[in-house]
Amino acid sequence: MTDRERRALLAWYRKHRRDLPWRRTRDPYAVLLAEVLLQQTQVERAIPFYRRILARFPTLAALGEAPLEALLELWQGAGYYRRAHQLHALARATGGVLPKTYAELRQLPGLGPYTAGAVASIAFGEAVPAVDGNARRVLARYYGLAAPGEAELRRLAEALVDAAAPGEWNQALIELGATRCTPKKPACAGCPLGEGCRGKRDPNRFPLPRRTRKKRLDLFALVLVGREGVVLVRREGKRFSGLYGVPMGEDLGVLLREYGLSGAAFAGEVRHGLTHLDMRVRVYWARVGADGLDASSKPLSVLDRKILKKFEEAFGETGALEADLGVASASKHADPDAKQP
DNA sequence: AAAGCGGGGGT
DNA sequence: ACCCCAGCTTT
Repeated sequence: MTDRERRALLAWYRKHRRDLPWRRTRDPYAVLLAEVLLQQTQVERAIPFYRRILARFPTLAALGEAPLEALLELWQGAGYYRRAHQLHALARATGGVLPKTYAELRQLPGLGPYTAGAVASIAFGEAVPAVDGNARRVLARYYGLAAPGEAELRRLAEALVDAAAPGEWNQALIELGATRCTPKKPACAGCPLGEGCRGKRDPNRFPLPRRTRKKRLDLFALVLVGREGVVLVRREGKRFSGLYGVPMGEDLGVLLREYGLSGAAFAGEVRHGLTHLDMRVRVYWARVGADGLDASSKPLSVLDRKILKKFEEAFGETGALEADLGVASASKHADPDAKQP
């Protein structure tokens, strides 16, 4: 890439950059929060989470002093909940003060090559690259690389970083990928990198799509209706870790025995697609003697919200009592007429 | 190098 | 249905 092209891209960025909330601050904590939220999450989706979390926890120290569950409460629906665990651990490990170099940032939980580079360059002005999916695509196209490796991209990006404005440069590369050099139908006309781009004639070849295979997972969920709400368990392990949800498993018999039940009523089926998984959950419900919990007071995954909504629909159709089961806020209450098409 | 991890949007 | 998203961690 020529100096002239680099200057053109930087100038283009300064003129056309989107006005995003985290671009109005130089607070390293705010930059970090934004970058973590943006991991595999689209800008438009990250914005409301960014605002709410920053409003509730204005400083990293404040975040570290709060219980993890308070952060998870705000992280509900954002996905990749490990990010919340790691950010919370980071807040505690650093004592609320972020280190200022890429090498140190890279050691913190949840900060990989991209995020550490983004924070180091944007918040601290260190001349290190930050190659995300956008920058990867821009570089792959410009240099005509069908399947670039991480190391190769990093070498290229290191050589390009603008020493005087590393944060703006990294964001310029990203912004171009996000708004013009898009995966499909890139707007090559008027691209600041027009001349030397080798992918211009056939952008779809650079880079080649990454293959993903999806597995199907069949599960059973048990909505146990107690006196004051439904039985919720805290999910441990890898999936939805730290969030609450209804008992769920691959074997309905095992699930029923766990709660001493001989049977349960079928409420319906819920589908939940993840990147690597197609979940199909058959929802059953039963009354139990336990108290249960108010589902609106706990962080739940979107899957569990869907399950509770499905239960409500089935429960409503039985014409049973309208006692407050504590799941009311688990889904939007449709207006009564909505049921009759 | 590959798999696993959420959820939603675009085509 | 498939691909992608301002990726990271573990195997």
